[in-house]
Amino acid sequence: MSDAAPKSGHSQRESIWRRPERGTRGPTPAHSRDDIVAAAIAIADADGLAAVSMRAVATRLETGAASLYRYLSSRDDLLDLMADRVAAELRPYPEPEGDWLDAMLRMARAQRAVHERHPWLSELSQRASAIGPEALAFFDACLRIMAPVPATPVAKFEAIGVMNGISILFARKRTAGEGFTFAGLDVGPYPHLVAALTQPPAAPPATDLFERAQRSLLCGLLATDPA
Amino acid sequence: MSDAAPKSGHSQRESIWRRPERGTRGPTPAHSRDDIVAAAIAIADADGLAAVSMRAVATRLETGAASLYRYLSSRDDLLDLMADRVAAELRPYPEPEGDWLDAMLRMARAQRAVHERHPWLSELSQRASAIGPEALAFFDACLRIMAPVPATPVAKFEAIGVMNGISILFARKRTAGEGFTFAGLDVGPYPHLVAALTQPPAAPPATDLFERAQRSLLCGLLATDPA
DNA sequence: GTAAACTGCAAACGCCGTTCGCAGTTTTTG
DNA sequence: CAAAAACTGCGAACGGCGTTTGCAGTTTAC
Repeated sequence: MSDAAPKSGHSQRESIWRRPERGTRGPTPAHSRDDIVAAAIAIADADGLAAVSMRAVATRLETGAASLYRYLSSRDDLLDLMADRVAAELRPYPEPEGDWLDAMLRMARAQRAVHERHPWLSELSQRASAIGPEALAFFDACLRIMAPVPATPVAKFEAIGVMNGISILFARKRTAGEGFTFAGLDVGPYPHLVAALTQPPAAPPATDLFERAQRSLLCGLLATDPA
Repeated sequence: MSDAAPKSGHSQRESIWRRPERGTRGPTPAHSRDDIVAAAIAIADADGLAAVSMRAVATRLETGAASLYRYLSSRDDLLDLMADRVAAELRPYPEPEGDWLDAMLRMARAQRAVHERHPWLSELSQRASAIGPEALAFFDACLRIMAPVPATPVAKFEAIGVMNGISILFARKRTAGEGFTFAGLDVGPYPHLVAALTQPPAAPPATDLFERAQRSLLCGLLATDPA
């Protein structure tokens, strides 16, 4: 019962980023949060997010699963840390020189690249979880770029959210290969579908489809229209 | 060992929609796929997708978990069936009368409504899984609407995918309440962030933000530009 | 020197998806 | 009609999961 309750009795669980990595007493730990998060990311990159079990991470670090709970308080914490760590790959942020739209497009490209490098990241994006320091820096960088845009902060946050969504959308299209199979289903009653499917696949579409989508959305969402 | 192996030794698992619901012999089953899927959807609507365990679904149907495997071959099958079943709520499809863009916007609105009714649906959208008959009908309806648009089938499929993504994005914003908390993080070094956060929340943005986003994206993606 | 705070970790708990085996039911076959 | 085949319902069990507990050993604080 030595290390049971924290002093301040906040009912809501203390955010992982607030808690110190370790105290001042006791033997020096064999691992660190960073080690653990790096191991978890390596597993996720290789075998997907489902393969990131506490036991698997512990095994990769040659320790026991229970030991991880000396560094993290839950698997959700680990996922939060993973998301925040790969968010650091967005750095260095584009400088807001010249057109803000160009800078935001560079940011969007970087986002898509991160999502293509770590396909599991999009699965994390849809859990409502605590926001980390890297996400904080990312938001600030976006707001800095959009500083010259005459729109409300709310609109800018929404624009960031939509940009993120579009980046995920396009990243998934590339990683997942978009391979739906209409396997074994009767497409007979759907004439438009069979017409589209029998058409030759044609050349890949314009390369800047991603840029065009981002551009039109960002401009559209941030346009100041008379209410 | 009576009901072990199917006759045709396909290595890839037979799609759930191909398999007949039941054979001709034996007692009449106490349930049906539809019962099970309805129960699962009710649980997901109430308590989220994570609460949809085989045991929970079985309990709701007052039976044992193992009994469900007489109707489904896995939980993934159940999830596929759930997704396809709520996709039926998109009906009746908008008629392609008048402007194709208006019809697609009606479709997008219907999608967003479905995602708001069933917030768990977006979690299913990102698993690469077998496509069902309702999804088939949905694709056909979209292609029918976009028939007058001079674009390649590939571009149209991508437009459908992006429309779907945007619908999810906006639906999530409404259901999740967008409540990130920057709780307990030091926002000191991020001046643009604090400036944006200290600003009064202001009025909710233009109501047709969703429509504008969809419109600009659909038009942008389907624009025939000289390659 | 002793107490407090810490680390590592095996064992266990309660969930989960899934499989097995068996008793009972209905249909087909001969 | 009887026997075989195909089916249903489902308790029990298997292995894996996240997490908790308890304890032996280690380091620091006083």
